[in-house]
Amino acid sequence: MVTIGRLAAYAGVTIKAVRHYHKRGLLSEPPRDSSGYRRYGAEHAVQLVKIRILAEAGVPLSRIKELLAGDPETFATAISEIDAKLKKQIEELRLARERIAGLREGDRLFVSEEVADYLERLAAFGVSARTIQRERDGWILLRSVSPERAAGMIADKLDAFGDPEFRAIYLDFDSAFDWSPGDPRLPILADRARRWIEGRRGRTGQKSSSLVDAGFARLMATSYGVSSPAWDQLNRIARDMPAGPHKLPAPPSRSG
Amino acid sequence: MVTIGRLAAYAGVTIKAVRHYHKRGLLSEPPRDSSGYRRYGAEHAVQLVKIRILAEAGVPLSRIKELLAGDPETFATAISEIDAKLKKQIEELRLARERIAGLREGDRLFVSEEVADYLERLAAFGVSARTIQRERDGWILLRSVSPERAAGMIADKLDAFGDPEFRAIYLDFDSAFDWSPGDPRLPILADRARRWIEGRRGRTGQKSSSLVDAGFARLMATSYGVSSPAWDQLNRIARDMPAGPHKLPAPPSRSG
DNA sequence: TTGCTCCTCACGTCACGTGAGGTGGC
DNA sequence: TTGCTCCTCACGTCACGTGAGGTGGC
Repeated sequence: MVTIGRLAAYAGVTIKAVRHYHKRGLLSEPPRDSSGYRRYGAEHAVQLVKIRILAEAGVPLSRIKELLAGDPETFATAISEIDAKLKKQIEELRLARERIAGLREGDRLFVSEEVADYLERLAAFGVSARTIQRERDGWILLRSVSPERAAGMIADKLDAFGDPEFRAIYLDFDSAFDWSPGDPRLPILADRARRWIEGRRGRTGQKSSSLVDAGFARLMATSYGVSSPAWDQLNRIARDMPAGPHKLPAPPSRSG
Repeated sequence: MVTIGRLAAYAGVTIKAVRHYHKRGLLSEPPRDSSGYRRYGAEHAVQLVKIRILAEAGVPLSRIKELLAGDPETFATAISEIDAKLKKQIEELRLARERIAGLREGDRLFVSEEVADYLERLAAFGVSARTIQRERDGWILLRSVSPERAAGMIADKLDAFGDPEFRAIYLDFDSAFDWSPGDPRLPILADRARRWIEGRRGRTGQKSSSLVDAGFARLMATSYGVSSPAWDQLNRIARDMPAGPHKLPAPPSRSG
């Protein structure tokens, strides 16, 4: 006939936990001695160890109560289910470990594999850190709006990057961010981009690709709300060109 | 500039969780649109993914807040600690799986290895299920009172069981539970037990062993509060024997 | 007498979940 | 107009933990 402290120590739980199990009706109340202290027997110790094992396996106390009251067959079935859940949990924790390891590395976590590879290629080509950051943010936003469109667009983009002319234009757009809006190179760049887009349309037979629809610099500028006077000017030149692939959508508000 | 629903879906959390992170100061409040809706940018998506990864690794939100605000060095150190904790947790879940598997088997969970083996030997010797149950309960209680004494006593008991005479006496005690208190075999059994105990004392040179101190049937009877008229009579006979190893402690109350 | 164990409320904590009651865009 | 998404309180949940204020045995 042991006290609550000894019982708790034996089972490896706290005294508060034992009292909590009484309150919840999981563990039967033992008789009291003359001072009102609870006095436990071996049957309580057995029950408490069972409760602890199930509780540590993450079984809700309400479920434990049911299980202890139910028949052995139901109990055995439940044990299998609990085991399966534990297995799953272990798997999830393993994944959690991998992901927090990824937090060290950083950026690869927030974009798809393809986008991460793409951003690395941009860096290798000498694209500015500022533009790479903007690309990354754009892809993150785009994926949050539509993962499917993002997947399609990145495939398109990677394909275009196979073309040295596209790479050259891209690098010029990158530099153009800092140009003055009156820079004579702007109309030349705009025309070069237009010709490339038309040529690509002919080659791929596509009615419209994501690159043609909007132009990536534009997507970046409008979706993330960052632009420069020179880029704005580039957009204006594009808008004023003869009809064709240059029918850009109305610019979203720059408020965000 | 995406809504709370899109952001939550992208990061794989609930809308309620996002709002909770705002309230707790983990995630900065984005600007509102004209309807008062929150409008998020890529930086929020990045933050939210970080928060989710840390939260799923079991890091308290208050700690996550600290980490996101702190310097990268502290962050890297914390990541290592978190990883160590996860590793530990996985190990604990693996143990939990083993233990709930043990719940199927049953009794071995609640007593030590030695006691479990001992109880199996009792069954093999033909000891009644009733007495085995009582032994088990006694060992559980004893271990909850004093694990060291329980370990010493089981070693002593296993040693005694190596002696065929002890086994014979034990089996007689077992049967005696149902005898009438006036049964003529009782004094004979008491005397046989006395002689065995004295002989053992001579052989082992021990001043007093746990078996001599109390006698196991007595421990069972008094600690678990179960006895029979014949066992009570056996105790009375032992008490009336000449001084020596038979000085038994005063019987605890039978109230429990 | 001091220290330790026990007792019973009652409220706190942690990370959200669950409505209630309402508004705004398609 | 209906359905969907968003908004802000306020309270609930789960498994205890944390005192507060007190008693009882060595």
